Amino acid sequence: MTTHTLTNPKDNGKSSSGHRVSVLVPLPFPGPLDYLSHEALSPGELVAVPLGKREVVGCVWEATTHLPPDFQRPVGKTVPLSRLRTIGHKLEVQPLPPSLRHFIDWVAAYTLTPPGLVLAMAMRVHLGDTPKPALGWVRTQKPEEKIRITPSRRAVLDAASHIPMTTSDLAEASSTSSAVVRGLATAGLLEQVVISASSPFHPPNPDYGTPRLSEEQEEVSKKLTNLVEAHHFDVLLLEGVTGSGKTEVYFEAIAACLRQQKQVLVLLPEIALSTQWTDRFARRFGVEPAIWHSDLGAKRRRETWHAVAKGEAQVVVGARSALFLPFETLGLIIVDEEHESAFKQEEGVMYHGRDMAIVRGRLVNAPVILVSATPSLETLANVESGRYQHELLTSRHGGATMPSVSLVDMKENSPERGFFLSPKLCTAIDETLANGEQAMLFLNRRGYAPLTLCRACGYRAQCPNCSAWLVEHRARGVLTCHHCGHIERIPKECPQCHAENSLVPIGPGIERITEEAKQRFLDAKILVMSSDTLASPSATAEAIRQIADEEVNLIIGTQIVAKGWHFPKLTLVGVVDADLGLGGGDLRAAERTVQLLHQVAGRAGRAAHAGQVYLQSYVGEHPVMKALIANDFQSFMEQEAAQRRPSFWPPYGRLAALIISAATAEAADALAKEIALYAPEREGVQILGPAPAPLAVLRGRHRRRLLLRTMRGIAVQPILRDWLKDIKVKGTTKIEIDIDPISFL
DNA sequence: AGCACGCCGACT
DNA sequence: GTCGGCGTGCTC
Repeated sequence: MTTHTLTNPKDNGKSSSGHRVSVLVPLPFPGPLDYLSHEALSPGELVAVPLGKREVVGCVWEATTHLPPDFQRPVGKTVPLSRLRTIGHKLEVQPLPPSLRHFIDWVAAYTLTPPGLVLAMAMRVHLGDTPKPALGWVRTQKPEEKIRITPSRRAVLDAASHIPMTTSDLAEASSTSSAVVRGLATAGLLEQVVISASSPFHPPNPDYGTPRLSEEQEEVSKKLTNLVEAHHFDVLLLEGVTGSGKTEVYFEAIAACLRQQKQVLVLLPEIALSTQWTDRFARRFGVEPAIWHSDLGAKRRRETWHAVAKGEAQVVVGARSALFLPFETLGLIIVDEEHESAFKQEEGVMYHGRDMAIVRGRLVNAPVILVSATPSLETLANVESGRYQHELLTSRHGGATMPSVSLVDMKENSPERGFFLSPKLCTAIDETLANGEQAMLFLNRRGYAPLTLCRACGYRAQCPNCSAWLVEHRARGVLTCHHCGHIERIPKECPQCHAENSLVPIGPGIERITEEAKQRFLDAKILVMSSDTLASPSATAEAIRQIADEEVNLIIGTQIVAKGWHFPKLTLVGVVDADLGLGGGDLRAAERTVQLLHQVAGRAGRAAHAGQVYLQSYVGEHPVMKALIANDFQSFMEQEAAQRRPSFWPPYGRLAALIISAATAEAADALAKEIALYAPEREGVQILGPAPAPLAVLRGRHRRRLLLRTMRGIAVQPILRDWLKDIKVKGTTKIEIDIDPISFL
């Protein structure tokens, strides 16, 4: 029970009797606030409440008894009845469903974030009352003879019919003004009716496009269908090599879910780039799915939110934030490219979209399908322990074979001084282009050069706000910081020794590779794909079209090209610097590099022609290169597991990061030391640090880092809560907690 | 997150 | 003498 009837004789006239109601507001309070209400309110209802001088919208909340004991946060002191304020009005919108409220509590407790901030993600819509239904005019039965029919009136009556039209539409259709329409209404020839709110979300038809599945795909899709029809929580990993048609297979699970009249949520790591995905969806189901991501327009956002709440939007494809939509009857969650680190939110509420998708599935009792060609070690460990089911697609669709991957040893095959493409790779590109096929160069680094150095005095262009080099973007004539956005013109002389023409670019970025390619492949039609050149979805769609129509034959791209694109004429992929992701001491550096390069390699040879991949590397003996060349992902992951298991690195232990940031290095050090002083000492719990964070200065703030590592059975949340409860942070100094950190910045 | 209160520098 | 800088603290 959330509300208790009570009487309250001394209440300053605010209220004489009513219910105590808990309301969670989208602000960083430790828990819900109590209010008085004259009417009984049910959990989930959205209400406007007074807060200080203003009014905010919150959600009626219940006690969070459903959380595991480890997660329960200490309850604050109860405000005496006499000091409670009265709830404003109730909003005429769909209440937040119980499963969403439980999910919000769960995420808040797990990530150690105030629940109000998690609620804020679920309410990131302009939640006025439901929009008023539009009114339209229809012709009545009343005969025309009764009134004078002017030419304008004639035109309006001809335009009107039994289909309601709004005043402005009708006026426009008859080239008159709204006054004429109103005049006819007064005369009784038109009457106003509610225009049936036509939802922009048409129901997908599970039987629209008949899938042509191979025997293997058919078999696996049966398994997924069974999973959906079992109507209970379960997790299944759908693993399949790039080009094996995983999407088509899980579309059948979506179809099965639609036949059960339940909603489906599909999470993609980079929703903005998914026109190819929605096109495929439309070919299979006859309509576009509802789309959800952070830069959706306000109107569309609101429509979508309400359509999801009312169950009109049956399939939603979105970024991780779509997890917080108010699904009424969620029957299936799919996480495509589950290994992608883009699922991890790194600021605000720091949660992992894939992991929280599984929690969401458990709380609505719906199955979750994780999809990847290169599953994360976390997921593989869960498969191994039997917690997740596992289905495998082994062959490429349409008889295409996996590309052959070979190493270009850069020590033996070094490019000319100041260049980055080896003779071997250049020859391969020449041949490919001569054969009328497409080639791709991949380098995961934007800009012209990652470092600008003065040859005379050794000065290095550094960001004033971050401990990072400034990256030259020659096309724009600037040096910029990729961490904080700091930007300055490329100086004409060295800022330190004032020597002229002494600044030299060190290392390649994609712009520099493009310059080299233009010089080296004179007849190539080059297309550059990076977040700098593909700022909008339409620009991306245009680039994809140019590739499909073979208007270009040499694609040069960053990470963006690794997404699940289908380029049928692409037969050669050159990885300019395969070693790039391996530095930095990141726990998952090797795993991530294998996943990324495997994904990039998968772009080659998807149709009839076999693909070739060249990896330019200085460390050919590295397990990452060996795994890619042998196409032996499994033994690589086994090695990774063997490295992490003994010292309880994830997924064989739990990790939490404490990031201390302050205005000065001294303040950051002082707080870090203090925290370290109170560090818990317990069997199975280990503290690493404090150490300067890899980006010791970020956006002008000095950062220190501690890691908490525990054995798998020990939850980090109660330890952290206990550890930090007496530590006071003052001023602008901050402690941020990242549970299950992915990035080690 | 807002919004107020509060205590020190450059203006009428 | 006041306007206003943003540090600190509170909101059921």
